[in-house]
Amino acid sequence: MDRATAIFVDGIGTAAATSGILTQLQGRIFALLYLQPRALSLEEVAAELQQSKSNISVTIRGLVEWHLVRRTPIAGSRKDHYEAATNFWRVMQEVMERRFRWNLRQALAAASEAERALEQGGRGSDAPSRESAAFITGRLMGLRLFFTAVDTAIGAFTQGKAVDGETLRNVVPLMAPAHKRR
Amino acid sequence: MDRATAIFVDGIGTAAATSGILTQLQGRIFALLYLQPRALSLEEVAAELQQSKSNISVTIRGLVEWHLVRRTPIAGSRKDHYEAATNFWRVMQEVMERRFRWNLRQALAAASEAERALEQGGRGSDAPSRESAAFITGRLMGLRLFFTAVDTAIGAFTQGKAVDGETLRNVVPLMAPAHKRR
DNA sequence: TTGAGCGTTCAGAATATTCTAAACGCTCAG
DNA sequence: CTGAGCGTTTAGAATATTCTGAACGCTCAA
Repeated sequence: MDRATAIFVDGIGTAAATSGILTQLQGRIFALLYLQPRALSLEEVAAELQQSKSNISVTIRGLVEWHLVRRTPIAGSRKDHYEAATNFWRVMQEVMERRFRWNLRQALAAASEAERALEQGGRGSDAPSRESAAFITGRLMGLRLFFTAVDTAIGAFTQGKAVDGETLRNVVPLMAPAHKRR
Repeated sequence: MDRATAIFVDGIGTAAATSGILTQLQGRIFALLYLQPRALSLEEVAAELQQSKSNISVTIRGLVEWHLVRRTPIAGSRKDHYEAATNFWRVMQEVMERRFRWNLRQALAAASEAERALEQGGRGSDAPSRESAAFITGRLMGLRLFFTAVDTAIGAFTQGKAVDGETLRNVVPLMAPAHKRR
């Protein structure tokens, strides 16, 4: 691998490692493929990155799932070949939907479950007072309000629509209890 | 801790673990504080979550840095007390600036460094042919084009301005070599 | 029908991360 | 001063993640 590619592979690997989306190795694989004019076999990728084939096999699967890498059939070869995808917008959509929104919904689900436990579970020995319960309900409401707004915003964005920060910022005051709002 | 809180703490902890931003424990700490009407001491947090004080001490620092938790002085106590912040918009800004944009710039820097290596390092034994160099330059350009657009978009968004997906989507075709564009 | 050439699975080794408890240093009441 | 009561640092234990190489199963040319 030439020096420029090596630098790019290292740099993207480092960036990927702290991205929360890809692992360092996934970043390195993508970077390598991205600078290649042709698809590379699993074996070639493993050799270039000095990793075992099994590791590349498993790791590259994630890249295919994010639509960052495509498996392309090469005439006259039984080996799997991979090439980088270049539609970064598609990748971004995928990340927003499958990671961010999914994550938001996990949080929303947690809030809903807690709310339910609060309503029905009034009888436990550790049950919160009526006052505490009201406070907790308020907080859960607030979280739901904001997270739902973000979920909606991401949905609009991935559809290509416009989204603005101001709207989200304006949700924040609504999260406060009515008597504290001004 | 009451059952509703326990459920919320677990749920948010699980969500946080896959967020790429917070660790599971950070999620749990935040969730606990978020449902409390008063600030808790380090010791109380550690006790509720069954963790050592040192671990909470270190972990909660990250939450304070993301502006998810505030350290609040409690009159008549020498202990540090913490309470959840509720300005999620502020947190989002922080994450977008300090994580996403910073990450994008790492990638942009990698592209620039590679480009530089390509320009000056034409003499190495492993140097790419003129043809390969042109291909690589094109790819690096493409990546820079998209990532710069995303960086700009995030910048606008955190300023409260509107941002739309369509604009980013339209960057993608520009990434292709001119002769392939239609 | 066989076996060479593949990718995948899997058990365990290597490595990185998270967590604890002891040691430390600071602050402030006595 | 001095020491009790804090939070922080740190060395190493506990745990989780990443990686390897051997074993496996599939496919297809011979």
